[in-house]
Amino acid sequence: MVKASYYDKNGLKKGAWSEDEDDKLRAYIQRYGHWNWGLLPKFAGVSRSGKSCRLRWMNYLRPNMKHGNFTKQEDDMVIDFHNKLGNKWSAIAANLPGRSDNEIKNRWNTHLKKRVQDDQTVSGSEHTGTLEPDHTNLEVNLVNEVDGSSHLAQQTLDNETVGDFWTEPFVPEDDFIMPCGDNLLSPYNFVNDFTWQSSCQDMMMMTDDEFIWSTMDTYVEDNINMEFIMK
DNA sequence: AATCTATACAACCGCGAACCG
DNA sequence: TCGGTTCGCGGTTGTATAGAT
Repeated sequence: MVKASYYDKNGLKKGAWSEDEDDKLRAYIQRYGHWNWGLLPKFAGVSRSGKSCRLRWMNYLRPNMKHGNFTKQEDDMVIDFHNKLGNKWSAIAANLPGRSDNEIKNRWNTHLKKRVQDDQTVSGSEHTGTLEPDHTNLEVNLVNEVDGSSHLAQQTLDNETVGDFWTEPFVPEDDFIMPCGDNLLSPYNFVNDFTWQSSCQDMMMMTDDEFIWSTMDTYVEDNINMEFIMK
């Protein structure tokens, strides 16, 4: 069902992800966060583009992601939000915990679009924009398809959907310990690993401290113990 | 059993927005 | 302000699988 894997002319792997690649990417991001998608593949030890890594993480590997069939309630929510937002898949996904924008888009294109069209054929639709979502942080352009009038409505997310793990900066645990001798490349390991030099010469021009502070800036929070990256 | 067709969905691609020096 | 880089979004594609013939 997925594209067979292959290597492009730049030596980057494309197509289906292997279990091993998933493990590497998951382990790296869970430990260090995704501080730079462009560089992350080398750190994590996968021969993928940053874009590919980001997509894999966002759509599949993130914890708490649901996979498999949508519930009736989820389908209804997708339809409701699509009525209001159109093809704003990321906005719709923000209101369906555990579902990615890609998954919702696929769901709409393969199931729900036809279902809605069939329903409209049977009952006829008068207008859209009358259903109220539970919560949304978006400006919703409500369009009455009968008379063409429209107005903007704005609602805000509640505390349950704001500030979840994925929108917060990565913050390591207080007792976080830089691993030694495992197969993960930390940013600090990277600074001292000249095998990467050819592809990251600009970065290697920096001192260790400059590099660390520029790449680890998402770690810089009041309660972070930075000792683990300082010798 | 073999072949064809439709469906589902993971992954890719291109583009615009945001960010940064 | 500008140009380069990175990120995120939405449309599209490729292919495994299921069902039909």
